[in-house]
Amino acid sequence: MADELRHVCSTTTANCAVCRSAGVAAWCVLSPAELGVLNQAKVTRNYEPGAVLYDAGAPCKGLFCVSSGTLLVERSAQGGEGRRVRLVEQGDILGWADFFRNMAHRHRAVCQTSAIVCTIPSQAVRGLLLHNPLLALKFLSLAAQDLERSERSDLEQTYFPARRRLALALASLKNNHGEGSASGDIVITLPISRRDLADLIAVRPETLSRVIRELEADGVATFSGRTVQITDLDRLLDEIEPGEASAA
Amino acid sequence: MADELRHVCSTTTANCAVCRSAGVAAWCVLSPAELGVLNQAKVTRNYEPGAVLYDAGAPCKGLFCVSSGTLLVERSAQGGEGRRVRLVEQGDILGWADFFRNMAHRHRAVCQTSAIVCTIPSQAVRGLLLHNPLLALKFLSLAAQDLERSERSDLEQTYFPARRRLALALASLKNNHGEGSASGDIVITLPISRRDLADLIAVRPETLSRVIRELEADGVATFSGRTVQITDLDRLLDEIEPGEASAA
DNA sequence: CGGGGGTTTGAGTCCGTTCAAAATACGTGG
DNA sequence: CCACGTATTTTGAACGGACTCAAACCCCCG
Repeated sequence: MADELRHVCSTTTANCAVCRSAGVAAWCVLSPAELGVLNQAKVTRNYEPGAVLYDAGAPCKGLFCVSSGTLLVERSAQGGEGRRVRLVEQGDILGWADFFRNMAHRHRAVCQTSAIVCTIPSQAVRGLLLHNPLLALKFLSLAAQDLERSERSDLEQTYFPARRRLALALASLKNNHGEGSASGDIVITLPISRRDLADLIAVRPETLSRVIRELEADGVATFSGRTVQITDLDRLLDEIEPGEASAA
Repeated sequence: MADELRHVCSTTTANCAVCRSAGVAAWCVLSPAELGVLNQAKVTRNYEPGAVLYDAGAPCKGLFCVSSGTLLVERSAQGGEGRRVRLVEQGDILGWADFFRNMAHRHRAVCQTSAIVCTIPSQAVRGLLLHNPLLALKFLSLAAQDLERSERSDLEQTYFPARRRLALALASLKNNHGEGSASGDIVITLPISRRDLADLIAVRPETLSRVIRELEADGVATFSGRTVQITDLDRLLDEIEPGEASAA
C-alpha cells in the first residue's frame, strides 16, 4: 500500500509552529510545549494530483491536516466509485469522524492539486486530547460545523433546483479559488473536473452542462474549461437568494 | 417563554445513577462522583405531547438528554415552519451542535409523545468536560455518529426513490416503535403524523400517500391510521436493498 | 352537526434523468 | 510538432418520478 503511493507522495518536513494551517485548524489552543509534541509526532507528506490520501475500508491511523492544496472527499460504496461529498482546503482537518468512532474509513480522499498534508498518528492525537481538554472542545466545535455543513447541503439538495445549487457552489468556490481580474470581474479557477462538480451538486454531468449554458445565457457567468468568470456578482447572489432584492 | 411552557411541562426528579438513558448516552464514562455532579446540576422536566423543548433562535443554555419519549427535530427557517430532520428517542442527546458552537439554536425540538427530558446547564457540561477528557471523547464519537447519519440521509435522498426511502424509514421506526403481534407480523405504532413522516423522507404528503398505496398493493405492509403492519419483513428488506437476493 | 386539520385522489406539469451520439479536450507516442 | 486514441464534455430527444394545484374525503372534537 505504502509502496503504491511512493511514486505520488514524498515525505517532507514542516513546522507546526509556523504552519499557516495551525491557526486555522484546531491546534490554536495548544501550548507551545504541546505544539512541540504535535510537531514531532506528525508526518508531513507531499502529494501529487490524483494521489489517494486514504481509501474506504482502510484502517484509520490518525488525523489528517491539510497544509496546502485541495482535496476531494468521496463517499465510496465498498471501494468503488461513489459520490463526491465535499472539497477540503488548507487548514481543514480530515478523517476525524472515522477516527473518533474507531472505525475504518468510509470515505476516500483524493488530491485535486499537489498538496502537503500532515498525518497525526492516533496515539498522538489521543495523548493531546487527554492532556488538553480545550483541544477536545475545539474538535467538538469543528464537528458541529461539519454537521451543520452536511445538514445544510442536505436541505439545499432537497429544496433547491440544480441552477441554484450551482450558484451556491460557485459562490463557495469563489472564496478559495477566485480572484479579481483586470476587468473587475471575479475569476474562479475550478480545482475539479466538470464531472466532479456535477457530483458535488448532485446532478448528472449532462444537467450541469445545461445549467451552465443557462447561466451563461442570462449573463451571470462565463465558463471556459476550468475557468469561470463571474460577470455579474449581484446576479449570482440573486440566484442564491431569489427572495432578496439586490440593493444598489 | 417559561410561562408559556408551564402548562405543558412540569419539573420532576430523576437520578442519573439509575436512569436508563445514562448507559445509552455519553455519561457512562463518568465516575460515580462526576455522575453525582451531573445529577445535581441537571433539571428534569415532564413534557406533554406538542411541547416545544427549544425553538430556533433561542439561546442555547445547555444540553438535553432524553430520559423517555419521542421528539421530532425540525430545521426551521427563522422560527417558521421548516423541515423535519430526525426523530429523537430515549438516551439521545440533543442540542450539542449548537452548544459547542456557542450559537443560538437552529432547530426546533417538539415532543411527539409525553416525554421526560433532562436539561444540563452549559456550565455543568463544560465543567464535566474539562474535568474528564474521556467524556469529550465520548461526545466526539457521538458527534461522528450524528454526522454519519446526516451524510447517509443525504445520500439516500439523492439516490433512492421515495418508495425505498419509506421502506428505510419503516425499518428504522421498527426498532423503537415496533413489536411482534399475535399473528407473527411486526406492528409499528407511528409516533408522528403522516405529514411529518412525509417530511422526514423528504416528499410531499401526496407522494407519501401514493407510495403507501403501492406498498400495500404489493403486500409489503398494511397502513391504518398510525398503525403499520409489516406483513412481509423479507419483502420490506428487499425494498431497501434491491440488489440482494433474499435467502430463505 | 358543523367546523377544521390532516389525508387521499386525480389531472397535468416540470425538472432532471436516461440513452445515444457528436464534439471537444487531453495525453501519449511517433 | 502532429496524429491518434481515450476520456470528458456537450447536445438532442424522450421518458419518468415527484411536484403542483385543486377538490373530495375523513376523522376527531367541540
